[in-house]
Amino acid sequence: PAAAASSKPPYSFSSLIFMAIEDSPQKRLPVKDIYGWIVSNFPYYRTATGGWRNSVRHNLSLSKSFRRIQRDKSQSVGKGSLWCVCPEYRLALLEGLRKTHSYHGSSSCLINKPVL
DNA sequence: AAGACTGTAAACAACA
DNA sequence: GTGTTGTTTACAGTCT
Repeated sequence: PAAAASSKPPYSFSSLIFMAIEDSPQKRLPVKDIYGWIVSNFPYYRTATGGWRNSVRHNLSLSKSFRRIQRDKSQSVGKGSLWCVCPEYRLALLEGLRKTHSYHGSSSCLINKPVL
């Protein structure tokens, strides 16, 4: 049913950020691409009003799970830093995802992607 | 009951 | 100058 207006995904911003980064080839993304991944995978945020981007940034800065790393300075393209998942918190994030969404069998779920 | 986690808003500096 | 990036404080609700 395409008529189903996309409601707010049940994922926390931490989870969304985590999934976005894990889904990236080099496990690191600039904020802009984190936005993009979220919008691409959760249409709700395509039209979502309000400061969800603010929340994403807030979460990146606040959470110990994510670390800001300097962009390759020989590549002057792109602004801002790259964000990655702290290895020591990765399992906890993964576990958090599985815990909150432990409904078994939904193979269409994003977290079941071979991202590990 | 208390602390962690979550979501939202907002002020602000640094930057390109 | 403007929009983006990043940090920070504050407040309320939820979960453990």
